[in-house]
Amino acid sequence: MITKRPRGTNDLLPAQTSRWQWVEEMVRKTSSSYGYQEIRTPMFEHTELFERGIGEATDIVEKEMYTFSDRGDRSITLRPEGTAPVVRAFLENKLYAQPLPAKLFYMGPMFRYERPQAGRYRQHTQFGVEALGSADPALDLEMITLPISVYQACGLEGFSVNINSIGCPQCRPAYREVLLQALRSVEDELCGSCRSRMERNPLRVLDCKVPNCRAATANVPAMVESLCGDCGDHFSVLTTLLDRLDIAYVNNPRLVRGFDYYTKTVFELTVPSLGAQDAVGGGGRYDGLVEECGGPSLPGVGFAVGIERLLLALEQQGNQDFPQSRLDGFVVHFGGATKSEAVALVHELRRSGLQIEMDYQDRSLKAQMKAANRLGVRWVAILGGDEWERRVLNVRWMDEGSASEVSLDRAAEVLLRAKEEQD
RNA sequence: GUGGGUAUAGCUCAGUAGGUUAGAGCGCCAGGUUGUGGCCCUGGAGGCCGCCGGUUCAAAUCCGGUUACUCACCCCA
Repeated sequence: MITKRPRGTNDLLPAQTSRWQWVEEMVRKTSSSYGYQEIRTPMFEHTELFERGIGEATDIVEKEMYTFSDRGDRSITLRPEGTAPVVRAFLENKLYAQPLPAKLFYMGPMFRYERPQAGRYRQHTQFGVEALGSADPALDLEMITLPISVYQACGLEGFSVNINSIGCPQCRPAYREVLLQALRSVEDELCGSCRSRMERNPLRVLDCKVPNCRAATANVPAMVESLCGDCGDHFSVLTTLLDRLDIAYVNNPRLVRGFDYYTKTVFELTVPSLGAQDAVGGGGRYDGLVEECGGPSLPGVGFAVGIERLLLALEQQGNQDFPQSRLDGFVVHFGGATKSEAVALVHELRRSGLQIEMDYQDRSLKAQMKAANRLGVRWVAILGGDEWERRVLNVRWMDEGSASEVSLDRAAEVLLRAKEEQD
């Protein structure tokens, strides 16, 4: 059906776009105050970038990508996430030759072929930040404090911060063995999917939500206890910094993220009241990704925030902080001769900087007044034959219910001043 | 991909012992006031009862299938 949007997509109607624009403004302001600059990459990339970058064995690559062949027989994929494309652009444009770290942010649609549910869509919008070329834990810290600053700028309440470290290629294999051994001893208490996960990616068993699995794995050793010296130091510097800034967080040894490229720090920001899909932001460090993508051996760290989920949480909390735009005035005419005069007046008022609306259907005075009332204008200027002859406007101030006459020649000036006085 | 719920007017929803022209509130349009909004009153427009098939003299209502929406699983923003 041509009047039906594809599953998992959304139309943003005028009633919602002012809130969106306001959130986008908070995102841009906050990002630049942290020294990040916007980068815009294509909405599609060569499929290989995501296969290599995110990892062949991840859910995204295995079953969630919008992949198709273009007319030149190239395999193309609508981007399912933002980090790999940013890394690609960083390498292609040789940004590593400029002062490091490169501090970049992006905002735009991402695509994943999933069954939609509350807070999950096939096209959704992510705001993300990447810092490339430095291993400093102070940047890991920024990846947590920056989204928090965005939330606070938007007035979001009730979110919590979970952090963990999943080590690096030096220490993770050893932990994997330790974990696997511990899991084997409780294997028959685990659910079916956990048993199959054990061999492929035992870390995933840790974030299974099945109560029995959680109970069975309650006492398995945590990754943080097996970190190598470098990873351990990195993590403790980060937690020290978080404490120093009085950022409340939860050490969550079960936090494991679904992308292969993460190393060391991983974190998630959640709003529990959102329901099943409660992560409004998440990210981590990816010290091997740049090299994996064919670039120099440079570390990186980043995060992404789901704008739809943020908006969902704000609406749920009844947040009305965004500016509601209000039309200044409505020009009423009586059709016939006054119509063209009204059109000219509307044009002049708009050019003077006022937001003006009028009737386009030659409706009755009453209907026009009603329409103006619904639009919520400050005033209605009536231009009938009577007024036109006397070169005046009959201005009705809608909030007060009062009326006054304004000379037609000075209308723009007077109405503009009235607006400035009210603001 | 799997499971549950739902599908009647623009919106929110009534409407099953199957039975004339399928209803309400809100919204929209018009009139009540041939030049003054909100409140009130009156009238009007607007429905393939998701779609296909079956049962029946008769289906919005019962049965089967299908599609869409929705919530959840998996996983993620």
